[in-house]
Amino acid sequence: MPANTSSLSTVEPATRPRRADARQNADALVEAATALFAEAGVDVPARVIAVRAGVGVGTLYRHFPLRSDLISAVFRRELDACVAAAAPLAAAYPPGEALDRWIMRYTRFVAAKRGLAGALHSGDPAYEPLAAYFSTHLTPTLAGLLAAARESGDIAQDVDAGEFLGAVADLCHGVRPDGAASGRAERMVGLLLAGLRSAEGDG
Amino acid sequence: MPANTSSLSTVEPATRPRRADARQNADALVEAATALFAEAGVDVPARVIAVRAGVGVGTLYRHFPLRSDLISAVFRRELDACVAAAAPLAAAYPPGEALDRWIMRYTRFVAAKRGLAGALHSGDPAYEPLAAYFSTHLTPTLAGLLAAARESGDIAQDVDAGEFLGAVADLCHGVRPDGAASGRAERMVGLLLAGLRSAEGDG
Amino acid sequence: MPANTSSLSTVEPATRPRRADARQNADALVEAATALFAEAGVDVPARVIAVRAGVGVGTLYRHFPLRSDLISAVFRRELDACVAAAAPLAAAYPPGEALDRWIMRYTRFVAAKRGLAGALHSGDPAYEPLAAYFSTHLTPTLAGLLAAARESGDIAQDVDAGEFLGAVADLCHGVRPDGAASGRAERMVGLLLAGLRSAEGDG
Amino acid sequence: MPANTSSLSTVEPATRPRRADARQNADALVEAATALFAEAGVDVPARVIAVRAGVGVGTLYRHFPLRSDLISAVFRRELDACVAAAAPLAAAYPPGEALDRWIMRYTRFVAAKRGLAGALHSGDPAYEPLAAYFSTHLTPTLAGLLAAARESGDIAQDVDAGEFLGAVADLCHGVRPDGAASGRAERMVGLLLAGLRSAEGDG
DNA sequence: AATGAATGAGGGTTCATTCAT
DNA sequence: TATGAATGAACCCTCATTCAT
Repeated sequence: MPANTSSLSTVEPATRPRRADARQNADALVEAATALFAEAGVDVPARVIAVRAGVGVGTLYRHFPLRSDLISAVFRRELDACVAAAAPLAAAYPPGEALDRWIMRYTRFVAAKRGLAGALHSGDPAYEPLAAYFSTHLTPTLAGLLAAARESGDIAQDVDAGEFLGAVADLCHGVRPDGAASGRAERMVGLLLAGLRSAEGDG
Repeated sequence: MPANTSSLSTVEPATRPRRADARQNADALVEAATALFAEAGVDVPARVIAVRAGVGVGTLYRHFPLRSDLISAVFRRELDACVAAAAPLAAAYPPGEALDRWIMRYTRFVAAKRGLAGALHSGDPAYEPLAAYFSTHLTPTLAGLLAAARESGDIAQDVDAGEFLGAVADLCHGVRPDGAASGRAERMVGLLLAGLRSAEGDG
Repeated sequence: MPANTSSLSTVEPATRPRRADARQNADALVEAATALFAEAGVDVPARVIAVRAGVGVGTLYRHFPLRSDLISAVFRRELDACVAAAAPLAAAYPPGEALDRWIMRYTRFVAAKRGLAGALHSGDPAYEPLAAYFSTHLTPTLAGLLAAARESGDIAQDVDAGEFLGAVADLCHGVRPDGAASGRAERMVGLLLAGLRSAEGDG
Repeated sequence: MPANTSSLSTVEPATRPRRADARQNADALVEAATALFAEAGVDVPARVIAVRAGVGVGTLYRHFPLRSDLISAVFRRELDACVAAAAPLAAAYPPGEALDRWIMRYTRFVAAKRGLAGALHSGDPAYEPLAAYFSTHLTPTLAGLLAAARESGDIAQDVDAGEFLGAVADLCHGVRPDGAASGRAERMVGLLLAGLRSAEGDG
């Protein structure tokens, strides 16, 4: 902790000397990883990410000792935004529509993050923290929306929130960074939602 | 053990036996690959497959110069069986039920083939022939079933057969060789089918 | 926490305090290194030592630019204590017993310093200063004890003091921090001493 | 197993087509490793060994999947020769002298194999097989010689064969490939042997 | 003087693919 | 034709060491 007991009438900038650089590097890494995950999947080599971020491999490992740390950093923020979007939707729309809208928002997010679905199902223990994050954050969010929609009678089917999230993620699996196949994903998710509303169960 | 120890005074056979051996090796490789894809995914090392088949790696490459060739060989047979199952079902059941039953059969097949979905969407050009096989064989089959079901009014939604097949494959993505998550896949496919039957489109 | 918040109107002190801090850090580093060398050997990473000492790596390198500097600092103190123990022993016991007791004290010291022997013989030029320290301090000490014991007739063999010290150090090579194999080392050193007393030379 | 059912009136040479190459590589690797272990210690990088042997790293790993496999290959032969030397010595000399001669032979062997002692005490599990080999082969050999010498009264002290072997190995620790310090090792081992013959235990 | 972030060489290991036999 | 040995690129990860703050 390099002291900083000085004048401090300064607004903010003067603080954290080296720290700022470090943060910038971490950000650059997340950014590079985000782009590369989208371009080439989550399995892109660490060195490639480092180079793209303009730092050495060592720096990558300093900031993200575990590969899952980087994955998390890449997805967490948007995942949080996704969670946060639920309440406003629930307040503004009837349960059924709130559900639809939220799922579509989630769909677009996952579709934009190529490799997310793959990481979730890879079985590689490195990605477990990410899966756990889903369980603890996204699943309860969807569960709430589903419960409300059931109560209101907007949906007839009962479905497990975790399963449903996973299914949507899977349906986004083939979406390319250029957005190709994105329409397909949304159409199929729409079918899933329609199935939820329908009175009859599966055949 | 491709033995070939005789001086074989026969006229033609001298060639045939060898061919037979080659065929046997190819079969052994397909069988080994089938088992290993299910056990460990499509990414299992070539050497492992060769060892399991009881042949050298060189032999594997001779028969399947491209990895996708082996993949195709592995799936083709069952894919064909799947296609062949459509006609009997269409003859025995009303269009809607035939569709449901066929999709469920396809679901179980894909779920059993760990890695199939991954291969289809990997983006690796090596797997394109496999995707092409889907387009030329499975898609028309499903298209037929879908058309019949629409005509009979069993399903209300219109859907692209290729997209639907891909969606089902994706939903099987997380299924493990031990069958774990298999229930999930079937439930989600059921939802998809229910969506097909429902009168309203997506929200 | 190297504070230095004064405008230092004082004449000299302004320098001293800093020195004191520096000294404290150096001491902390030596202490940390001592503990870690014993726990994990001399090859423990620099960063680990720095962390244990509660300072940054940079500080470690400032005080001990060469790894051997730290090694030396770690062992020097105890080496000095070892040297200092010779005189009292020589005064209190007959030459032969003084020799035995001193060697055993040295043995226990080396055995407790895992990695010392390794460092001495590593061949890495970085450790030469340490070897030099042995030559200039310990060797003469033992030489004195040996000479006295020969004169008194307590030992029959002639032996080079430096060689003998090295041999004892080597015999402690396998001793673990938990003391395992320590008995072995002492038994073998005992044999060496017995060999010294025996009338006949080697076979 | 490439058949080899042919004429075979040949002496030996024609056999093992590729196998010969493979064997040559394995030999080259052992030779390179032997040299490099002596020059730079057992910790030389695998890649360096491979280059020196004129093969790719992959080849090294093919022949010696575990580092300990290579170590073993390097030392085993001479270790065996050492063991084999015991019987003739025991037959040709009185127990005490046989012991001395065998130990000196062993000393010269270990001294010539720089890094052997280090490997034995490294604690690295990779070297355990080597240590085990010592226990099962060399230790019993020495135990026999020691027992005979005790019975004949040639030695007075009792000593654990394993400990003694370890001690001798340790004493060879500092010997350089150029033979420097070799005299020292032999002198110290001589002292150890003298200690064995002496009537009194350690002080 | 202290800090700790950054660097990047370096070592281990795997595996797709080629090719001599 | 089958074999499996050889190759070497590619990855992962660790650490000694430097240097801006």
